Amino acid sequence: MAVARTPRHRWIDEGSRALAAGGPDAVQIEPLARALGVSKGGFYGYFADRKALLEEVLATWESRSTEQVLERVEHEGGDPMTRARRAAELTFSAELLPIDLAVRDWARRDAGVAERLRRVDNVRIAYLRTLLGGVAADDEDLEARCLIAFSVAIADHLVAADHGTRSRADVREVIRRQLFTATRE
Amino acid sequence: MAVARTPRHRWIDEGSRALAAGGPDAVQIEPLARALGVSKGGFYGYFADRKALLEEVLATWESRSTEQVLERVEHEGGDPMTRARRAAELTFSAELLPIDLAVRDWARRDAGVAERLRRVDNVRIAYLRTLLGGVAADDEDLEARCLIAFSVAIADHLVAADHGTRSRADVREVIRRQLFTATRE
DNA sequence: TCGCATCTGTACGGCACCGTACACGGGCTG
DNA sequence: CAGCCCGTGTACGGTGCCGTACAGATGCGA
Repeated sequence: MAVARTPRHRWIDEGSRALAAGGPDAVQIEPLARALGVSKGGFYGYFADRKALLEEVLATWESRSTEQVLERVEHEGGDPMTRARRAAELTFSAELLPIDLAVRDWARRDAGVAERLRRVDNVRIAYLRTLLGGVAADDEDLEARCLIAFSVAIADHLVAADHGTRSRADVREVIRRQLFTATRE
Repeated sequence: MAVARTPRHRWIDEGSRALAAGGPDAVQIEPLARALGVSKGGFYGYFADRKALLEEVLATWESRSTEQVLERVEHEGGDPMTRARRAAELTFSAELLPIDLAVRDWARRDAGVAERLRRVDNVRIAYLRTLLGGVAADDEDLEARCLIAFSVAIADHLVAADHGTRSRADVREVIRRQLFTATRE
């Protein structure tokens, strides 16, 4: 048996990088092969075609950004605010965030991807609910806080506005405190 | 002088549609020409190349989603909450929203686009500040409300989660009321 | 009506990618 | 050590787009 210099997962990793950098259209076999220092010869042994690779890239992202994050956060423990911050850090890490954003854009034009994203976001929001359940006034308020928290986390990397003398991180910190403060009005 | 069956602006309109639907990579001359029922012959009379068209598509979007929106909202008048809702409706209309989202994704990998988006977002946030200035407790609170409002508006179309029995619109309405309620804690 | 500017269709060379076919070669197994 | 197996390199046909060149059509002004 010949040694696999370029096993399956290397194609998936490189594919993830390409997806993050340029969207699904940028996940192309020949450029990937060049990036791996290999010809595309071996690719079609692992994957039926380009679509099959994208499918696996998505599946890998889904697993990494739900199960693996929750597992780690719960293992580390801490109070709700700490755990929320940690979950956000892991979910939107330098590595995973660009994939997340690329998937979100992709989901706008592919129903299958949209469905997968819905699954992922529901897992995340469900976890957020358990963290924010203690401070919300009622069910309605809880839902509002969850949506705000999630929206700000996502949009943070998509909105380009300035905030006068304040940094974006400052404003985010103000919001975080408000979200974790018990009664609100 | 021969009559222009396919003047400049038709290429820009169709280009905008393509950008909205598939990102900048999907703005391709030959498919655009087919969509217009024309060959690409005339295109290069108006534009130097593909890049030039994209540039004009962007410029058109910038104008439509800032000046033209503000002009109209201010002309219609109403209290701050009404005007905020109207501005959001116009800015994120069925026609402009997908372009906006496509531009946001594009901005992640193109510095020039990012710069333009920053200009646009700053105009929008500046207007939001004037609308929310009356209800915010202080400067810090105002900035937080603006970022929340803007983030929720953007992320609304990117986040795929459900909210139990409530609809997304219900949750958004709760948030809107909170944002426009004077003191907060 | 004629000439002309201008828009449009057609054709071309170049390029990059997809997916397939097949030969090569290095380890593993017997 | 011989044979086999599987990952890899190479080459090929097909497709679709870019940008250029040029010829033809079309409607206006002289």
